Amino acid sequence: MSSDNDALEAACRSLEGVCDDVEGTVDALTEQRPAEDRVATQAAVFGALANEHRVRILEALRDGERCACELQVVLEAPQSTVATHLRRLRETGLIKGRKKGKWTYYRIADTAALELLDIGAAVDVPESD
Amino acid sequence: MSSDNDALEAACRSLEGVCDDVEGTVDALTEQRPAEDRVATQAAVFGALANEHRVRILEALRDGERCACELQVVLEAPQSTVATHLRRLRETGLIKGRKKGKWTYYRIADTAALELLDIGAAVDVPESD
DNA sequence: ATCATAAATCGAGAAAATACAATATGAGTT
DNA sequence: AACTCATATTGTATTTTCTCGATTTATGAT
Repeated sequence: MSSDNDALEAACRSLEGVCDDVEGTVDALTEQRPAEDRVATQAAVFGALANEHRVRILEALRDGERCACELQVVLEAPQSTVATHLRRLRETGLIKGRKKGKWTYYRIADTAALELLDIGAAVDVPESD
Repeated sequence: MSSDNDALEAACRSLEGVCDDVEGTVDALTEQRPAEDRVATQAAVFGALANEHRVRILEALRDGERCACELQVVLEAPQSTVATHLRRLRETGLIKGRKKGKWTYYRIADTAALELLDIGAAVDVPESD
């Protein structure tokens, strides 16, 4: 009830200088607020993609399935590290594993992953200065 | 040169059980490896999206610009917290700020951000069990 | 059953991201 | 000038993620 609300009240006060109908604006902002689970899903998916190793895994799965040991070669990383990233992608529903004997073959589970990779790659990120 | 290479060699050895032409497979994997800067861009973009606050900010900017104080109302978070997230999105090139007097109005800089949000929201993330 | 191998999981230290109070900056106002 | 207000930045405590050796599990071979 203290600083958190103080900050919100201050923000609402400054709204007065921005729009004539503060209440209306707040209502509009509140109305178009996305559903909780939508935002949670989005953050989870992007979190799964927010790592170079995991991006490389998905890119390697573009044209078909690969077994875990192949992905280990792609990443040039220790086995447990690769397995950890594979799990994260699996748990987010972006890839699927198929067990065949001693080997596990992974493939893209949702082609949305590849769309995301392409769109994300096309963003013009300003160089850090 | 020790454990890192040991792990890689082990992975390559296990490849022998997967394909007949190990060298060829490794070459193929190496060739289709995406460029460094592509992966870096992708990870940076998805990192910027990998946060519920930042997702909410972008969703709020869908139908036009909003000033920082409006976004503060949307997030129900302290001013410095909101400013920090705005900076991250700005530095990644996803939003742009326009200063007008005391206020700063933010807008989507790259509509790819909205595409990403929509595609990401449609992914079926299995519930954590 | 024993052994070898591929992959998953565990656990702990290191690194990165986040929250947010405090402070600084910069523009308008008096 | 001094003051007020909106926003940006800084500093630091906290939380989350990442890494990877060690261990376990699962499968096939001898």
